[in-house]
Amino acid sequence: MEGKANIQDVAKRANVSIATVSRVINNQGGVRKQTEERILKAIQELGYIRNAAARTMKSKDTKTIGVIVPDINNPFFPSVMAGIEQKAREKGYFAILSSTNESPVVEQEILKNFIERGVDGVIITTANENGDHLKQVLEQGIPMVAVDRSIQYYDVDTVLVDNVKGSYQAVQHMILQGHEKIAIICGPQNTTPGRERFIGYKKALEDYNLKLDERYIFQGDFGERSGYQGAHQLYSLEDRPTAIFSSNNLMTIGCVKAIGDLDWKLGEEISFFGFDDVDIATFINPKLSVVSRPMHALGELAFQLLHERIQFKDPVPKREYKLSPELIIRESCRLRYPKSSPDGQSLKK
Amino acid sequence: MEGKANIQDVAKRANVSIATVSRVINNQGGVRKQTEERILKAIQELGYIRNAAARTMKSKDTKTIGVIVPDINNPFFPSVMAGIEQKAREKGYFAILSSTNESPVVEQEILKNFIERGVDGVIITTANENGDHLKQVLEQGIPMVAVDRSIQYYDVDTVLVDNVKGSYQAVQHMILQGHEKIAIICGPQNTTPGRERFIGYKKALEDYNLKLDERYIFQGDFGERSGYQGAHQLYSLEDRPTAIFSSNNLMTIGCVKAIGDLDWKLGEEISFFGFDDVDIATFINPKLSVVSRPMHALGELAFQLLHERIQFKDPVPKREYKLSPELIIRESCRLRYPKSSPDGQSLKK
DNA sequence: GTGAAAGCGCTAACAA
DNA sequence: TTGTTAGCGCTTTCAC
Repeated sequence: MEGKANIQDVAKRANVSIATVSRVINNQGGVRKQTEERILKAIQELGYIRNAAARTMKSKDTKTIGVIVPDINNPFFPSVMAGIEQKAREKGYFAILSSTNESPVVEQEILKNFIERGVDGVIITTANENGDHLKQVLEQGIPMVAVDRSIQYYDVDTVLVDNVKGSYQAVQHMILQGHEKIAIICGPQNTTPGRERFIGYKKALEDYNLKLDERYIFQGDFGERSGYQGAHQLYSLEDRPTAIFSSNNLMTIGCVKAIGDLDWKLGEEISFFGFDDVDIATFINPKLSVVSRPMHALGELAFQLLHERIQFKDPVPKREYKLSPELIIRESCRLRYPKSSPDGQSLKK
Repeated sequence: MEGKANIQDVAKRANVSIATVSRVINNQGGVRKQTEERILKAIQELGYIRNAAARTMKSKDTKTIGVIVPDINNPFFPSVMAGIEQKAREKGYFAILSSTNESPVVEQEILKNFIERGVDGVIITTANENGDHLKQVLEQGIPMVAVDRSIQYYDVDTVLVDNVKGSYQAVQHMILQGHEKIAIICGPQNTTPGRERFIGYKKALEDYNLKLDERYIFQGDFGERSGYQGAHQLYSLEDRPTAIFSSNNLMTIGCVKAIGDLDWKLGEEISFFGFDDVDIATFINPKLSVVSRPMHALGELAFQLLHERIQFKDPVPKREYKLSPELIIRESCRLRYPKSSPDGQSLKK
């Protein structure tokens, strides 16, 4: 009853050998009904729970996958995690989550711990895209899939959101509303999302013959604070932008906060578009227009790819998926009058 | 290089016995510098990572704790988790997280999995407070601490927020502002927070000689949807309340959404106080007054208690901590004129 | 149907 | 300082 019973104890109590107990535990059949019941009863009475460590030592798999995210406080990740977990549970897998706080060092530790524990696979949004520290995982032959941020030096299945498209469309929308002075609050340029969202921005400007203006580019770090600072800096410009595109949820929050504090009239003096939907989006007036990512689907797909790798160890070539984000047009981005080129000259595509 | 090397391989390559390798791996000293270096090199070259399963089979501890939360999408939990992780890392522990989706069945599965993996302890916010399913953990002698929701039938260290005090003070604040028709959107009464926040509400009314009015009590389920419905129901009353107290963050969001949709003038026609701070609190106009919980501290304390249990297996009696919440007065709760009892009669304490 | 026995990779006691 | 060896609890042949 107390302490831990092992397979031996169960065997003894049921008057069988441990082999038979093992068969029952693993539903392998080939055990007389009567015997099975006796064993089940013994297990019940002893409160026996099998020791995963011992089990793992023989049959390789653990039916457990490790998930690593950079910042558990960013609501994006719990949503992705929910998608992963759901699919995992369906397939009889178990997901354990750990957060790195954007620290490559911590990430490496977690990774090592996961390997030690013998996870069957790992899903990761890395804090260090060059991927050196991931070598250990691949070398152990453990399948891995990258989510939201790709990995440079290794071929790993990847599930991304089409960041370029998302930001392109957002910026395009602002341009079509007549905006020409469109600022961007960038994410870190050493991350895929940061880079790509900036690319979409540039591409849109280019396609519509708007020139890139250094003053309108603010380098943020995906944190709320930097969004706040960004808006302030933009406001301090002599020639202020008429629209701002923010590259992620947290910066959007900071940015909107600043706009409020500055008494900069949102939707009138300053239009706004954010990447990622946020709770506050529909609470402020005007409501925020945003690019929304299919987070749950992202997680589901990630697990599915991982699961395939786990099942069929054959080295299929690397796969990369790009899920399309969705534009949610609300109210924060308004028509700009007067257009500076009413003849549409600068707007030809 | 490829596949997994084991301690044997390392020993062979370094021309020593596995015992010596083990000594090096575990920093036990007593190995000649030269030998150690040879071994380290071999480990390096082979990309050896020790097998936790095998290790666990001998020396009991895994330096891993399991954390179980009911809803990873509720921002409260990631914050608590951050506190746990920080302290855990300091002490050389590793935290793995799993979410139950408020399902006792899933919770039981996770628990079992954690036990199988030999976690050194578990921190849990249970989906089923009667605690039957926790028996297995306690029987295995695995330390456990409950966070935010206590456990009925077993003596487990518990870290709570003083919910009664928090809601009492919030409601008291509204009363002192002159409100008498104060509604509450309750959480589930089979959870500690749900029950206690309701108790604080009742206590405040009682202390100030305000009678409990059934019409002003709405039973929610801590979900956004129910907050929304609650506000609607309250609004539909002939004799509407002049103030609402919402029992948690998600219901606050739903509630505020409804108030907006109903064009019920927040801070004027209807005052508001919520339990738990939310992102949107400072974005809406007027800003939301809330009861704020020390989430990070909650997590830190939980780990600390658990750690003590892990280290000193002696059965110290159950400990229960109640951390005080903090009232954040912003703008959503306004003075009510005219008070119905200007002589202060009904306001004597 | 059931049991005996050989490891899985590691730690730790005991020898040398 | 280093090596030998006995398990830890389990799965899995191979006999019976």
